[in-house]
Amino acid sequence: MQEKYQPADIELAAQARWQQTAAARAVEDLSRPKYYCLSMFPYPSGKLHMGHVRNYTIGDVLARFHRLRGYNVLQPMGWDAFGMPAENAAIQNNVPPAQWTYANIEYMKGQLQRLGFAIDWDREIATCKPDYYRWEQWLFTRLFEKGLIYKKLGTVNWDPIDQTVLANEQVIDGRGWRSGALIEKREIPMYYMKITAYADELLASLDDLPGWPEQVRLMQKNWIGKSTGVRFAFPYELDGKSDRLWVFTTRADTIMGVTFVAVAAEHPLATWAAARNPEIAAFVEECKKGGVAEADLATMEKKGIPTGIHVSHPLTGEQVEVWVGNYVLMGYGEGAVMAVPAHDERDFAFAKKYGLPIKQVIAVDGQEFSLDGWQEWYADKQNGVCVNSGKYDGLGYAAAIDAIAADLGARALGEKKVQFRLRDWGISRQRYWGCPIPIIHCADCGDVPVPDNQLPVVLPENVTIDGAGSPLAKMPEFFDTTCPKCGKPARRETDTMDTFVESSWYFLRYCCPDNAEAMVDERVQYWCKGGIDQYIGGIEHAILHLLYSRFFTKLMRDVGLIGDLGEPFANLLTQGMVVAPTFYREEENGKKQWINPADVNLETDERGRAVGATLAADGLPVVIGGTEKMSKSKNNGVDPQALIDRYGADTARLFIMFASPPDQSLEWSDAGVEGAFRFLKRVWKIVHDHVGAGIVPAFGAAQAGELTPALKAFRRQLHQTIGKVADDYGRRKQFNTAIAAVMELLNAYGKLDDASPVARAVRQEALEAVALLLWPIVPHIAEALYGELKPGCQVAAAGWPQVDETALTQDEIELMLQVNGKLRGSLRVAAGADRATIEAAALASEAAQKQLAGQAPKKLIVVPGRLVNIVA
RNA sequence: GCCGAGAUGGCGGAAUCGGUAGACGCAGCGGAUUCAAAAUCCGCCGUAGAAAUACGUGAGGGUUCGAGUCCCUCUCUCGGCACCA
Repeated sequence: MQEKYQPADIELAAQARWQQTAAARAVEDLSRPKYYCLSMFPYPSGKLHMGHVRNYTIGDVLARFHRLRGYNVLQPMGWDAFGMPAENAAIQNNVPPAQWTYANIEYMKGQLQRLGFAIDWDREIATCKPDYYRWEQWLFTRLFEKGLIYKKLGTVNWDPIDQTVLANEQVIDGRGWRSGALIEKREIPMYYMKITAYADELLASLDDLPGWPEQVRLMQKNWIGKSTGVRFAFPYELDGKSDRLWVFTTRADTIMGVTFVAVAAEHPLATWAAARNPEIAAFVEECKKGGVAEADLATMEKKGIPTGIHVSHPLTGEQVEVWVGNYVLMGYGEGAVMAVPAHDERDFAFAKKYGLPIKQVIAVDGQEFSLDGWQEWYADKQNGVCVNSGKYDGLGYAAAIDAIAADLGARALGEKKVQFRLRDWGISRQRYWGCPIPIIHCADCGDVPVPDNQLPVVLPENVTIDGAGSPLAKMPEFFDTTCPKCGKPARRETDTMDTFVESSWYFLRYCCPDNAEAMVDERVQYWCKGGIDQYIGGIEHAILHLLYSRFFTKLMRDVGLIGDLGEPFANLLTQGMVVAPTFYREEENGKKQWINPADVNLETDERGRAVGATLAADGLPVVIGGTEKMSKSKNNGVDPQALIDRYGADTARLFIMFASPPDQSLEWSDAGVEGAFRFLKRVWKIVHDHVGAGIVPAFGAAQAGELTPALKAFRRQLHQTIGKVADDYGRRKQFNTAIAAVMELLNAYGKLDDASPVARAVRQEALEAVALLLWPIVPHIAEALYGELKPGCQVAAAGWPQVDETALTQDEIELMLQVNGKLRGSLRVAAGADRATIEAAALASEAAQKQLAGQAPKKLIVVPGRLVNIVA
């Protein structure tokens, strides 16, 4: 055995061995339980970042652990290969997006292999390849025919200088990121997926996902936002014609307090008013400025203008003025809202700003409303009752709504309605690098889906991109076609699909990536039965990606593709971000120049506190910024490649798993990496020393009589550790504590001072177990060590070590002794001692005598196996 | 603005069901080894205090024999907000 731990040699040898033996190949096998371990596939951005390393290490640990536990494990990998960055890179470097993407995939695949992940590369998928996206197009045509995909107007960010649609990310402070132009909202026709048709099921089946974090289920529930309210109308007359202005509210109990109505700038009433009043027209124009992101709309200053149009209150007939409000969204609900300033915080602020009437119609404990400032109780549903509301006075929230809805119904002006916050999913993108939408526009036949025998609609890969609109719309060879129905000349759709579409079903395709005849086949039934066993990815995907994937699974189920599989992911682990300290220098113009942590020396005081930092290159001070998510903009990223090159994959994997639990953010620390490397060197040395003295058969039951108390205690710790690590890997998914437990075990091993044959056998037993316990996290070194301890034996064949129950028994246990809840000592009692014995021992103890000072205790609390508390 | 999380020594974190706060690691300090250094090994390491002890888990209140853990109020930080992926 090599004396020194040399990670590079061990790791490359292990990886070559795994490749030769196809160690990670997954084959359907009904004789064993399956374990489908899925990590979110990466966008091929160039090279792996620490977040990827973390994500895939977690997946690999779970995959390998289940492998040892006897499961038939599938761990696939692929590439979420369509998307905007490829187009940006194309503009910047003049490389076609396809070429850039494929080069990145090749490089990043090499990095994943160098990290030693047990991935079945035979199932690799890249979503930008026609053999993948053709099935997406095929499904699109089916859904289009079923009416689950339809066309309507949608609002986008329009850059008037570059003459192009921008993503929300490309709009910074209301301006285009490249042109600097003020962004406008523009309505264009787009295809939508009818996710709202599945809103109820998406909500209800959240309850069938006990393996998901509660916070994710809650976020999805709130996102879907099911509410029961009342949809009702304000009748009005305009240009001599009668019409109705519809609104929706969850607070119909406050309807008697309506003092105005607000409509969106795109609402027909706003358009009518704008055509007759230049001031209103100017305001409507102003509302079109700025982007469409909801966070911006929700935080901007609320503004409005009166239209002069009045509508009738549906119950009182009172005239109520219609305002145009910049905070009312045309795409949500009816594009109009009733305003009750007394009982809605936003309406309250708006009414005060414009001097509109405020009428109290709800009171809690008879309290009078005041105009000084908003009080929480003004909107209290639980305790409020109607006042100043005529026949509704005295009614509570639910009763008032029932009565009001009934009266509205009697006049045919409204009814109760279930409403969702969830909106249909707009999937059209005016971009090149995406899956072409398989529709042909015919002047006579309308929108015609591309027939199966003409699929896939292949995206041309050799294009030049100039940043002004999609190149597809400038390529007649792409869009000139004939109508599949009537044969006349027609135009092919040039929009592509949202890349969330590709990532909504890739996990099903992994089961059968080689099927050229169908989107999916029966192998999905094997691997996905009961749901994918574990899904791992960033918490930032808690809503959109995970909701769309759930939706797609239900869609595909209803198209008859995947049996009765309704939920794709049985268990979900959302990992935290990888963060690192930031450093910067302020330039003369006030701009911050960010400096990479690798180029900075930290100065600490005698206690280790950071007191300052200098740039290594010039020795001059730099400012210590906050700890933030690793990013290009803050230049605080640590390149995993440098880490692997220096310490090897095992150290990188170990540090990342040890530094924090997977669902919390992970703070990068170079010193911590050094510590992880030191631990592996120590393990290597311990095994080296043991093997050097001669390997022996592991401890067996026949030797039980020879155990000293120290060896007995050590074996107890060993078998406790085996149990704990299994629990941490399998149930808790808390890998940092599993590693800590193994560290503790090896600390105890180091304190064993015994060279007897039985001690050697116990050491052998412990080290064999340690190699297996560590294998999921650091597979390369673990296999090398196991091979030294048991020549000719394979970790994968060994399986997870057995807990020896007899090693766990104890004759005597220690209880803590509290007086008035404060720790005052401890008691040693026989393991099976009864309550009376424990109480007597507690009262007899020195600590108890001292604290009680002769007084009788008021109460004695005994928690079996844990403590005695004497209440004096 | 709305929805969801989080806050524990100098640092990352542990405490799994309300029961010994600070496991494990990093940094630091002291020692051994060394011509010396690196590496390695051993010891110390929340704050105050000589000690007994007191205080201590973002802030303020509460429940309990007992609270990092449960409840209420607040502060700050982070994730998401439908075209970043």
